[in-house]
Amino acid sequence: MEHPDLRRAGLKVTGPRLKILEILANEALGSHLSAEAIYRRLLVQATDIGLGTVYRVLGQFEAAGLITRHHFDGETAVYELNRGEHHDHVVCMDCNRVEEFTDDEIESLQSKAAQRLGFEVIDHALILYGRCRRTACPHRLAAAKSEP
Amino acid sequence: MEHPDLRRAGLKVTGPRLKILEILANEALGSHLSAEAIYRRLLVQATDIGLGTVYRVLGQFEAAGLITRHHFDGETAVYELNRGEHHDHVVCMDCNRVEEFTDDEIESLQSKAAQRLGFEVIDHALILYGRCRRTACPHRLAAAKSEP
DNA sequence: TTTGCTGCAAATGCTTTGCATGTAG
DNA sequence: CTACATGCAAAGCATTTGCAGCAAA
Repeated sequence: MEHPDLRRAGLKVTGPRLKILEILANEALGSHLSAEAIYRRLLVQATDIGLGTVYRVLGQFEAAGLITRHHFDGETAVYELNRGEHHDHVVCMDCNRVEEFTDDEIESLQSKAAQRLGFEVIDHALILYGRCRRTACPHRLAAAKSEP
Repeated sequence: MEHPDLRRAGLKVTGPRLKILEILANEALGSHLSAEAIYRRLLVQATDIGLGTVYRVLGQFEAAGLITRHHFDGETAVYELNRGEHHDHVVCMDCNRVEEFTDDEIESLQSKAAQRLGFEVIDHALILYGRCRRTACPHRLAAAKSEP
């Protein structure tokens, strides 16, 4: 079995790494998993992988650039498979739904702003916190209840 | 003694609260303190305030909108007194220097991007990670050494 | 075989909390 | 006087690490 991603990263191809990679790959776009969440999915699959290993492997994947770690507001870290292009996030403060987006204009304005301050931008994190229009969103349910 | 900020927040005016507020107020603009850092400054002043209290008070201040908590990349939380207008941050990955900036154009593009996804933006966090041009920055020192 | 990987459990570091006591209003 | 604050120490969580055994190359 070939596994160029792991090989390229100088990591041995092992069961735990493949499983975790698979779990991340099977996630819907825009879905973000915590180490715990990944661990739970591994438990369901009746594997024998420890939480410590999950953290270790995620750390290696991140260092290898295979995945990205996010900290939405300083909550527990969540991870997402890198599928090419960079993107930013919008998080619903009521239902925790996360949407992704990109905006080239914002990106270029960011570089300019940094340049003005004498910085060269290497990376950035842009997270918008707000409320979504989804019908199932707690915020909308509450609003609906008060106006019958 | 008047203390409208605390009063308005429904908080009793007590020694610990005043001290902590004072420490935050005396910080230079763009300076960000962790709970530990605040606690250390309190120790120096020979006060008898516990670290637990520092966390509790900071939580109340944040809830009251007096201060803002940041998590640069998921590191330990740092706090900063709210002095009116919102701003974003640039962090040097080498020397940890933090600069603040605002960019109305970016702000408005953010709202538009969110709107496209059906979100109303309540708050946002924009942090640029990069390298600064400061002479004392480790990155520049290293660069200088390799090109004599 | 050799080097690197894993499970487990213990350790860490930040942050929160319970409780008895103290104090602002 | 009463409600809220505080100090202290213990508890909580997410994450990291040490180590002895296991497995990929």
